[in-house]
Amino acid sequence: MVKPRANIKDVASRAGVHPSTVSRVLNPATRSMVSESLAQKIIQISGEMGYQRNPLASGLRTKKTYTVGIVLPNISNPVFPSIVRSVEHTLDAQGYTAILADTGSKRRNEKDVVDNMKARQVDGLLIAAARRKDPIVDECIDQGIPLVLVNRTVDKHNVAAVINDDELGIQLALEHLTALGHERIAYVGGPQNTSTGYVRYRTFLKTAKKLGLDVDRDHITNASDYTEPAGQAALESIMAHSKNFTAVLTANDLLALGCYDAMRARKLDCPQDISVTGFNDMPYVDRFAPPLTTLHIPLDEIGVQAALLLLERMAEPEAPAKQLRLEPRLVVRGSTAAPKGPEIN
Amino acid sequence: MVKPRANIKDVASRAGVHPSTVSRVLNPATRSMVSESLAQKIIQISGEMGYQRNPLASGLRTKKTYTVGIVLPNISNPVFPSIVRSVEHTLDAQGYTAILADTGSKRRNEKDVVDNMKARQVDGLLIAAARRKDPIVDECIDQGIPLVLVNRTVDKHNVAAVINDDELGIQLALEHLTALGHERIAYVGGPQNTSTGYVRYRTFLKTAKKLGLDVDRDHITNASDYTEPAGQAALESIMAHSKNFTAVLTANDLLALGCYDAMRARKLDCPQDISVTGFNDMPYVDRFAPPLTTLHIPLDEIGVQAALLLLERMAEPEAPAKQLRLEPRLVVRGSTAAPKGPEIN
DNA sequence: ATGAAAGCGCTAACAG
DNA sequence: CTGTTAGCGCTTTCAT
Repeated sequence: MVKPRANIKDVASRAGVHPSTVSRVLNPATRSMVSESLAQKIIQISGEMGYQRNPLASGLRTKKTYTVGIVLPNISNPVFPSIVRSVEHTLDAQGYTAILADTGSKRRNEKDVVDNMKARQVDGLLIAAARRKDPIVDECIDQGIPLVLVNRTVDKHNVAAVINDDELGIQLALEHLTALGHERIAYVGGPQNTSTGYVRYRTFLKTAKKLGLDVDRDHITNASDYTEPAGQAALESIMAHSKNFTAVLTANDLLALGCYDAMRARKLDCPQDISVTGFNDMPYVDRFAPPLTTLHIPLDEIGVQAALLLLERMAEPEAPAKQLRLEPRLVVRGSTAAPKGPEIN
Repeated sequence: MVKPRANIKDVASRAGVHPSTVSRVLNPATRSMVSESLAQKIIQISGEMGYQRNPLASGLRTKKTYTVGIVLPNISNPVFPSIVRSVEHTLDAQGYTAILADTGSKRRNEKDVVDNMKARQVDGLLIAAARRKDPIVDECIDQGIPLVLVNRTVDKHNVAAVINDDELGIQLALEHLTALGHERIAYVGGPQNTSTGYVRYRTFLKTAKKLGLDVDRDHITNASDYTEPAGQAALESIMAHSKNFTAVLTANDLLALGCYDAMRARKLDCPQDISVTGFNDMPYVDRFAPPLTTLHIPLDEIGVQAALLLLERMAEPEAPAKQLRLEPRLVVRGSTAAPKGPEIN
């Protein structure tokens, strides 16, 4: 059987003091209330006994659990592990432990998951799965639970979040393609109920117009999910209508990989026949065939900043909500090239 | 501020009963002690009030937290997300929540992390970062904490674990290479303080001998880590001595990718100059240049089985420890080919 | 079948 | 400075 751990009473009786004295010593904030010599003795003894505070009991009493919940849509999406990792490390350094939940994109599940975390009295929540209109997010804010959104945000702007500058990213990608000489560019976007899907799509339209490209509606599809199959299906549906384009700008690396698949199925070469760009620069895309031209986002930095922001909000829940917008950087690799054909002399 | 949640007392007073009655109703095991009609009424009311049990309080009382700890060496290693995902889903279905810790391969940290989890009264532990001799594992077993090892095991065999049949895997890879005609095969292995690194290395030696290959010690290096840089360094150190081999068998996909890098630096082509095999079939290696020939392991299945095994052990901590060994499957892709040179006519 | 009372381990308010 | 007391929210004897 599990042998019971030493508790604060055990330490107290061994030290010949009252439990509350031990509690005071072991709590940095109240440590100074106890005489230095006694404190030393108690620390000594508690160390010898291998005492560790029971966070359940202390949390029950103080309403502070040093636990935060991380809600992900799908941890198998390679952008998330790095984020989780840096979040976890940053929080751990401040004594916080992370509860993880992968909602698997299932809306129903997501509500349960967050409810469970609330029941477990998390001190704060980090959500990477937000929709543009998100009742779950609203509820958290109503209830005053410290909350930080990662990667995606909501339409309401009073929520703390660490996101990418999606507009800049799409502009960079599109300018890159036009600089290469592309004029007919298809777009494979993401779900419009996510901020990333929406902003990237709007920005594509806006920037294309600004650059004087003719925007053919038949060359634009927003996928229902940020997955390879969805990306493949999206490009296939575009190609079913017309192949009169020389490049595909996508809203996400996984969508771009799906485009690779769609092209392979039609024996089209990337970038010879069609150039492709992604978004996220997820791990290993530089090793793909062809290496993917995409927008690099600082995954570790996103995680660190999100964790720091959450720590801030847990410390001052009433402070105005900050939004951090990190700049993506275009990384040109082998999936983009000048268009072939009549344009080239 | 955070508005306080309804507690069992609130529900009780609203229902005009004693809190213990509510507790009995809401607890499946004691539900039958309460009259059906009263039970219905209480369930109704607790639903209306959005009551959720406070797991801290109930855990404090019952010593059961419905929390399990997952300890990973590095969640950025692409084999882990799928495992974590399936573990998390399987546990969640039984009402368990996962605490996650990424130890970053730092030994010191690992002890702290597990201590923290114990302090948090986890009901069980899932460790994917075990060493062959692992004091942390020993301690958990001493203390009777339900424990399941994933992927790697310890030398002592009385520990529950879900691992791969590493011997079979290496045999399959080596047989594949010899069947292609390779006779001089280098080996880039993993850390010898892990079961995978050790078993794969021993199996390589044994199988090579059995197949009548001449095993040149200069063609064998065990990397210090399962990382790309370590793999690259390992192959470079081999090539510094001799290039008299036509294939490299590696113990891990990341090591294989490192070998790609080492070869690229020397302008060697894979598989034209040297064939390479990996181990794990981690996500996306089929898209690499060249697509990696490797051993597929059922990541989701590993996660599910590990979670089920842990649930079993938490239910019956004294039952003998089972070990599951799942079979890897060779997946032949573009990184292996027949050797060129004099052998070919 | 239900209520009363005690206590899990801890901390905070109050004494002294 | 240190001890006493009470109570966080829940479950579980023990009564009735």
